[in-house]
Amino acid sequence: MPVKRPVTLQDVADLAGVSRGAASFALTDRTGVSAATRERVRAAAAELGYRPNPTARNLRAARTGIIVVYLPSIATTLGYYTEAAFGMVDEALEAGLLVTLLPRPANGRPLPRIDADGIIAIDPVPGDPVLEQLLAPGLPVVSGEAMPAEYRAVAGEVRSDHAAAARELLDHFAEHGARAPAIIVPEMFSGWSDEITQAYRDWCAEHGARERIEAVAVEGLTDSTIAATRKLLGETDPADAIISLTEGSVLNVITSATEYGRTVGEDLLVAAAVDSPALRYTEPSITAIDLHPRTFGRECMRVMREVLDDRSPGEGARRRDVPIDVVFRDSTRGRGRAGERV
Amino acid sequence: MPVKRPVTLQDVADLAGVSRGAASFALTDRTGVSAATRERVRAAAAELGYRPNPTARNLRAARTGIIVVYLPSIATTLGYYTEAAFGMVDEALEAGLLVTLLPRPANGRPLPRIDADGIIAIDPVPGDPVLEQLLAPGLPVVSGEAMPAEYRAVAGEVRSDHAAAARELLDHFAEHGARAPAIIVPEMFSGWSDEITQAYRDWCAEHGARERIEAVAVEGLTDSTIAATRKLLGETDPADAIISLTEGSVLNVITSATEYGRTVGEDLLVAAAVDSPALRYTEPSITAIDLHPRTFGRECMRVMREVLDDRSPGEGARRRDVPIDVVFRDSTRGRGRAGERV
DNA sequence: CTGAAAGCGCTTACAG
DNA sequence: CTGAAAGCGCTTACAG
Repeated sequence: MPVKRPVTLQDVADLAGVSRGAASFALTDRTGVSAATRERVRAAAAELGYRPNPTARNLRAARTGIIVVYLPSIATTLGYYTEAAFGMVDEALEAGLLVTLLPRPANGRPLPRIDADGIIAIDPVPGDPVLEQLLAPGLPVVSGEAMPAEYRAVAGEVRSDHAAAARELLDHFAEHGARAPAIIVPEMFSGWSDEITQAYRDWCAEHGARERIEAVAVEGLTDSTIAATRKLLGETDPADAIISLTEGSVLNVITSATEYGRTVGEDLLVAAAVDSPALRYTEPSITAIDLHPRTFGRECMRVMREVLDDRSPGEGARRRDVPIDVVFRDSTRGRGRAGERV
Repeated sequence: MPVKRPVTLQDVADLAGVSRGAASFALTDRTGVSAATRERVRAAAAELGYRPNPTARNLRAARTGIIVVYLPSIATTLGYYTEAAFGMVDEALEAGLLVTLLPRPANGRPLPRIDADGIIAIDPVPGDPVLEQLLAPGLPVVSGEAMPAEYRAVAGEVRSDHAAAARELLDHFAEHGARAPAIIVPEMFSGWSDEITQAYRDWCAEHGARERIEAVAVEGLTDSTIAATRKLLGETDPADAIISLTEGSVLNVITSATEYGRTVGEDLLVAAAVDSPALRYTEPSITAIDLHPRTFGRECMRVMREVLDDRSPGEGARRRDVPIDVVFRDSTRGRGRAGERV
């Protein structure tokens, strides 16, 4: 079997009977070549199945074609981040870009130096030394969720309106008979959980409800969540609705609710702040906020592309909003009312 | 702030007072340059902080520096695969290689053509059309777990001895008083679950135990697992030990066991075939097989590096075994015996 | 409107 | 043992 040498620009130029330069101009839609020639070159390229060599292109343009994606360290446990990463890869492939996932380096070790054209940081948190190193070289940065103020300005930012979704959930609780909503939040800071917590506080203030906030440890999440649930349900004037922010652990809320004789979906409404496939199949199915992680990832990469293509750096950062929505299921049906189903 | 032009080989050569070629030879430890010169060049490179430009190198060598990693479609839900991907990235970065995660293309759409130097396919299954397309160009392939026979031969294969781990678990069950072990396996074929199922069958045959195998759907995993558990515990001559293969759903086994008045870790032993952080923190903590996914991923990439570096393609495929081990926890302690703890 | 030439940063045959 | 030169595949000033 003959090894088929990849088709080069020279091959196309030869077949079209023009110079390499002319072929390049024709193919990149650059002015300075007649319509007839352009057509001939295009036909030749199509016939030979020509695809420009990205390595050569990058060398010429002093680019790498690589985008570093920096994920939180808990990424390996959370389906959300994997989905988001796949969204970024989807979009990157279409643009001829490559994605490099940056694993957290073993503690203290310096980052392996990576040449890249840009950095996408998802859920950046303050005081992250890795992030600091990463941002130092001055590459363009796009952040998924807000970049903490202590770091330098971003070229782009993709966000979702978590506060609005949280309010929608709380209103829904109220409509379905709940008077004492609570939230269980991860101890660890993140812009995302912070935003929801704040929205919850505001809602409580507006509705004259007592704040019921329980922080849980990410290590030992199960036990921690169970303890939090017990606390919320065991006290006098107990919670009658719970939003659990930590992915997965909402299942523990369901389990421990039974101990207190509560029936989820009737006298205890429960919702998760992050949807995941499992929540559709539990008994009862669990209401959750669908964050559309794949779309979110894709949008981050799209903004990065725009930033990279932008010849006029302009002033402000590019901002983009990814819509999210609450998926209502049985766990918030409420007592004796027809539940919305999805 | 002056934009610092990256240091090139020419800069190093100039500082060392030699030609570019000589500098290249010195830096790549190639014979044909005096020890003195080599030292001078090295010093110059160190002083300037020279790092070869991978793009130029790749262009020269007609490589891309890219490895495509193909993961199963359920990858986004399973922490295992994300960990494995990070392991591959760890190793790749050290070798100056880049990893591209290949997302499943929207149904039917052709793969975006990706130039790459090699392909790593994790848990390949028979009859996968994407895999077929991916293998068509003839790039070197390394598989994580066995490549089904219908596909072309691999250049490397990384595996673990799942059968041995399963036997260890079953022996452990027996030592701790279980007489009727069962397994819950995913419906979907995979070499991994197949290997464990076979080991289980063999063990049953050797020990004169009745086979208790329940298949569960991946869609609707929770309900499906609960139903399977009920079946195993509700029948006459019920199971007294269960291995759950599906990541995460072992928690459903625990939950439903309570319905039948069983106490996990005492009169019902339970273990997961894939460890995950949550299993350490449940009550009781759950025995599981630690697959060392990060090491597994790293090893896949290491084999790929060897394959790529190999000038003499040789005959057989490179095979590598990644050790796995059973982590004993409270869920298999058994009645009235001191449990091993981890 | 088009062609010939230079150059991105590297490696490697080829002369000296 | 070392230097000068060619070339990987592309793009883009620069002449014609």
